[in-house]
Amino acid sequence: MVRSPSREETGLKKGPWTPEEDQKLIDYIQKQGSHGSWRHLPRIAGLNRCGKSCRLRWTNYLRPDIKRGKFSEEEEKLIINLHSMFGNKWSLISTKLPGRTDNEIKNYWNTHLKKKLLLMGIDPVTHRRRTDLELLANFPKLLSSSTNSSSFINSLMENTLGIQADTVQLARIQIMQVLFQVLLKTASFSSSSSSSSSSNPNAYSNLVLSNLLSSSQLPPLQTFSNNSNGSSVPLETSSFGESFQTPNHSHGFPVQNSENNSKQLLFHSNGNNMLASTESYSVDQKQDQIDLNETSAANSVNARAMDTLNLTELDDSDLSWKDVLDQIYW
DNA sequence: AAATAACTCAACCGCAGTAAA
DNA sequence: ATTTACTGCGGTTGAGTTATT
Repeated sequence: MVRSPSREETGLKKGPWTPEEDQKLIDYIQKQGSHGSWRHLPRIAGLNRCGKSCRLRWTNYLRPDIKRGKFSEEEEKLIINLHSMFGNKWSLISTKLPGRTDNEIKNYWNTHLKKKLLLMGIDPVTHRRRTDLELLANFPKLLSSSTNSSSFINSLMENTLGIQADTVQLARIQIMQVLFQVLLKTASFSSSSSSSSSSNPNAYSNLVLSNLLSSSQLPPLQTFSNNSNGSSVPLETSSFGESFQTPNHSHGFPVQNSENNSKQLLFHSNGNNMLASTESYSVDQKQDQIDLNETSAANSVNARAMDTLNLTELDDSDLSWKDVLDQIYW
C-alpha cells in the first residue's frame, strides 16, 4: 500500500508521506487559512515535495472534511446511478457524495462496484444486461430447439437443397457445439474464479458456467411476446425479448412477473431498472413508440431485485426465443 | 508454514484547460 | 498570437496486505 521512497533528479521526495510531512502540510494550511499557491507552498512550508504532490496529499487524504470508512449501500447505489449517467466523470460524481474524493470513488468503482455489476450480469460500461452470456445460459434449450424441423432453415435445407433431415440436425448440433466451445474459451476456468479481479471481464461467465455444469437448474428462458393489444414495435432483440423505444426511456421489454402474473414493461432509465404495468403504457404505432405514463404505475427496482425476480415466458407469446435465434442466425 | 495469487488504494504520470505574462 | 505557469482530471502503477493453494 505504500511505495518505496525515491528521489527525482531534482532532489524532491516522492512516494509515501510521513506523519511529519503530513503535520507540516496541515500546520501550514491551517495557519494560512488556505493552501495559496501550491507551487510555492512546499518551499514555504519546509517540505521537500513538489506542489502537485502536496495538493494531492491534501485533497485526497488530509482535508478535514473527508469521510473515511466503508461506503454505505446508499452511496453504492448513488455511485452506480451517477456512473450510468456520467460515465468515468469521477470529479463530477464526487460532488454528489459529500466527503468522498474522486480518487476514492474511482478506486471503489474499479475494485468493488465493477465486479459487483459483472457478477449480476450487468455490463459496467453500458449498465445494461449482458446478452452474450445469457445465450450461453440458455444453451441446452437452444440445443433442444435445434431438433425442431419446422424452422425456415430446415425447410430450406431439406426441401430446396435436398439435404436429409438427420443431416440437417447433425449440422445444427455441430454448430451449437462450436458455439459452446467458443463461449467456453471466453470464460477463464480457474479454481479461484469467485474472486476474480475487476480486470477480469469473465466473472459472470464463470458464474454462469459453474451453474451450467454443476446443476440442471438453469436460469429461466426469457422470451418476448406482443403486448396486450398485439401491436409490438420491434427495434432490437435481447435476452429479455424485443425492445421498444420509449420517449423518455431508452428501451423497454415486455415481461410477465411470476409473482403476481402481471404483464409488465421492463426498462432501464438513468441507471435504474424500472417496471411498469400494462396499464401505464400504450403503444403508438405511427411513431413506433411506447408512451409511458410514469406517474401512474412505474416503479423502480434495484438491480439485485431484478436478478431474483422470476420473469417468465408469456402464454400468448407469438414468437419464442428459438424463433428469434432462427431469424438471426439461420 | 511457505509460496503464490489476488486485492487494495495512496501516489504518480501525463494530458487538457485556463489564466497570466 | 504565443508562451509559460498552474491546476484539475482520469488512467495507471506498484508496494503492502490478505486470501488461497
